[in-house]
Amino acid sequence: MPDLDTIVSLSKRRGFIFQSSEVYGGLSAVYDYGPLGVELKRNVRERWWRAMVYRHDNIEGIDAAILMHPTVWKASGHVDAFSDPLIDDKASKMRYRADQLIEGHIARLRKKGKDEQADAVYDRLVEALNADNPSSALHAVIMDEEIRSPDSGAFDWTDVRQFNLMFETHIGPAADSESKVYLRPETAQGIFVQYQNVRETARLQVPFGIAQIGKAFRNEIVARQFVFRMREFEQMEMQYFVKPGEQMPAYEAWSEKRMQWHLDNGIRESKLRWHEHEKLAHYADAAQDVQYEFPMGWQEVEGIHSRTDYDLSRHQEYSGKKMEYFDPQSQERFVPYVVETSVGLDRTILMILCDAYREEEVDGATRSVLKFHPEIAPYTAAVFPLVKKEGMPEVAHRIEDDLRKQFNVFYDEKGSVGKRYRRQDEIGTPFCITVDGDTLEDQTVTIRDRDSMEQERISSDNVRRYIEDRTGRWTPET
RNA sequence: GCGGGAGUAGCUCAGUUGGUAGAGCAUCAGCCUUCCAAGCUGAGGGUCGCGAGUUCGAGUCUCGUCUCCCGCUCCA
Repeated sequence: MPDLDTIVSLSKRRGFIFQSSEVYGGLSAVYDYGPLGVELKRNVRERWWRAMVYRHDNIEGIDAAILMHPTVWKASGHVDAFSDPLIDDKASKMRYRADQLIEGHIARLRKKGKDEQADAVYDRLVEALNADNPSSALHAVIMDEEIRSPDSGAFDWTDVRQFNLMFETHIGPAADSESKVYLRPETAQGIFVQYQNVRETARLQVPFGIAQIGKAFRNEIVARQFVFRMREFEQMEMQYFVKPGEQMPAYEAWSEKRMQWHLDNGIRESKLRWHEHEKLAHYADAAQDVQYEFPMGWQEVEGIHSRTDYDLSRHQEYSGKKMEYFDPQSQERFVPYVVETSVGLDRTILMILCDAYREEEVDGATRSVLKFHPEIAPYTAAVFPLVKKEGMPEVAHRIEDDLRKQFNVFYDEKGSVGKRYRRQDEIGTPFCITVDGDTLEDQTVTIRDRDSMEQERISSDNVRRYIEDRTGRWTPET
């Protein structure tokens, strides 16, 4: 298991991922993909789209805008619930969520048998959360109840500040509340508000799914761990619409399919696990995460959520438009239930980088190698002339041109051939084709395997077929 | 955001009590090389994160700021 610094350093050195706006000192928790990173990302994105949209006749894709009508986020609950009321203990410099402090206080009161007082504080908490100015209302409760800091015991609080995780911007010249819009904090709502249009135009019947890949934005208080938690990130989501009551079988089936997708990408099974949510979000009746064992521990990569009819019902309520579905078979009318699969593309990239990275001892030297699935690797093949004379470069270029019809290919004639192999190992190129003296005689080349470092001599006409064949049979090392 | 640590060439780092920067690897050019890195010659590349201050003079001291790492916290 490499440490995160190794991955960060390799990513920059070889052109996978750079920090955003680096020449200006960087922008916190925002990253750019370089030449290799963009290929890796495109390949993963493509695999997801194929697995979800092309492999299922009842799933269609959309590409919704990042900016949406502001009421979308009121209906979804993000305006109210996607913000945290924060308060700091000046004595210990510790930060708390004001509402959780009060909840803790209520729990202590109940423990002491003071249920009556606890009920009263609870009522005030609910009232404060729904007040026009929740910050000052929550602060007042803490002051009145003289709630002390759990760690320092001090009663020395800052004001309560609302921290909303949604980025705001404005449409038009006036930067007032009327013109305020948000950068979407998740892609799901774009699917929900368009679900009737998609269903009608694509002539879909329940159960069916809508898939989307796109950017989302969250103004995280703490965004760290490289591309694991970014302020601008990419999600790959599919919302599956089912008849109410039929959500659990769909939830189980999609959980299984989604885990298999990660395995099909070559992720080692021992590094993946399910994590079931103990505390469900307000909209969900079941939820679990695919977790991967990153260098910094087990962390979520994908969430499978049974979201009930919460989102569609809310949009029906706020928009006044029918979100119901008429089932021609049963002649029933209902608001569908939704099962969501939502995977972070950037997290998946980080997972793939971490999982593929190996350091191996070869003849007393260390070989760094990225053992990507061949279909995910930025370059599928590299072509080398053994030496750059005797016409070998010309022959190598012809093979390169042929392979380029199908694959992303790297040509290199600089330095010793061993050095070139190692360079390709480090960026995860699965196949290296070398033109040598024999090639000029009998049109055969050597093709070298990244993982085993073994070579085979094959006819130069068979290179494409060989790569296809080997790619199809590739399995990860455990 | 708070506390602690860090920020010198693409990467990993060295820079002694303040006197205007070095190494290895990497990159590029040429030579040599007929299958698994570290051969030879040469070159490019840093105003030492950024800004200000103290000083005759600052990578080296002071302050501010940005970024990264660890902890707290949070992850719909």
